[in-house]
Amino acid sequence: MAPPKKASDGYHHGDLRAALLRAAVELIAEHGVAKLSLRECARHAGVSHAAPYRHFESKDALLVAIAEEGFAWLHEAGRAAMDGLTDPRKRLDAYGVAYVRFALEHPVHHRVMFTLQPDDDSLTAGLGREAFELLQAAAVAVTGPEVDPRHAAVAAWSIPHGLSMLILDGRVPAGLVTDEDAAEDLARAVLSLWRGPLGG
Amino acid sequence: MAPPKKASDGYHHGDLRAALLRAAVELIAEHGVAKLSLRECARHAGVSHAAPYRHFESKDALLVAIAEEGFAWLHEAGRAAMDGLTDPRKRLDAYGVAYVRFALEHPVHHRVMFTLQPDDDSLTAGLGREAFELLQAAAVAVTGPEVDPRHAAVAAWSIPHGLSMLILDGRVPAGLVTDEDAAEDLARAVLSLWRGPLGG
DNA sequence: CCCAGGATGTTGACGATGCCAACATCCGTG
DNA sequence: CACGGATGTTGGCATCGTCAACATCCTGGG
Repeated sequence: MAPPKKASDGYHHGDLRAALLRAAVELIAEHGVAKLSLRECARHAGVSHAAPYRHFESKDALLVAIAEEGFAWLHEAGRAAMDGLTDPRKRLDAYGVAYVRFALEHPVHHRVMFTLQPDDDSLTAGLGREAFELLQAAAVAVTGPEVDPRHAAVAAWSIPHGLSMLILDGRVPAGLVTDEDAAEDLARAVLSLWRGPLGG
Repeated sequence: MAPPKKASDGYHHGDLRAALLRAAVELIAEHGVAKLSLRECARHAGVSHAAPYRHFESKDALLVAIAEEGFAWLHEAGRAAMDGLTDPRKRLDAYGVAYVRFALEHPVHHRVMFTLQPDDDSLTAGLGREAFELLQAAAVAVTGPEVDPRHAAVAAWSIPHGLSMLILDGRVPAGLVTDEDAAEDLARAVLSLWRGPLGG
């Protein structure tokens, strides 16, 4: 049927699409998304400079594919983190912590997900809707029905999203985020600050 | 001395640096930072394709200059917003609201500020330190001295930063942010949600 | 079994870009 | 008033995104 990995025969690659995505992520991690070049992805995958066009309409489409992958992973991470929890507040916190951890584990994906310009509107629209709806449900479960669900979702999203962005941009004092576990701790600390001295 | 604007004489431009910055911001607003081209900036400013190099070492340097300008404006906006307020919590909220308003008023600057890749570390380091320190002081004034100031600052920053990013990326349901004033209202709503149902 | 057509890769080309070097023009200062 | 530095210009190079034409390989219908 559709074995994701066919054998390479020297002419056909076997799984170029996945190889290109891997190469792109690696190159972005090294030189930043701005300097990503399709031709270098092709080189890394060992194919000619035009081969990528058999799998992606354009360079932007490649980036959109990375974003799609990232949103799927994020959705899954959020789902898994809340799995088994019943207390609405604990569920929401778990989502937030998982969000930050995801950003740390897949910094390139996270960056690409939220770097795509509105140019790509047609491609971008509805990208990550699942993840958003999951979060919105978790938030509404906490705020109750008298709060505008969109407000609830945006509020709940802001903290983990802002924190992730700040970490990835290196704006959080070094030493506070030595690894993913430290980032989780930081996320918990931030949330509890808003439940404690900053909130109330 | 240094009149920022000399007269244009047909050969020399008069104020090319500022004109290039303006053109860059305009072009980024139109086509996204990814497709910004120095040569098109030059065309917009009415000079030849290599003229920009008399004012910016590289394309990245142009972007860094935009970021610097943005951080200066942000710092000033935060300062002005807190001006005259004495209650620590009100000051912090005012900063947050001003932050979101700034992002809406200068979306390109905001995006460039937080899009620069760690490549530019040497250029980026300490960029926006002033704005960060102002926020940290405002946050510590709320949390009190027994809270790690870095935690306080990051927590206080996360909400307006996350909210701004979500808005600029178009991830906030349309209609919730029709203009800058609506964005301010949304910012206040988000903050009060964290003080109300989401917090405590 | 085989061969025709689609899927996948390759080569070559075009225009645009970032950046550099060599040259031109103009301003202010000795 | 001449001359040196600041500012612009022209031309060139390597690279890039993309397209068209061509090559290779796999697969399914006879």
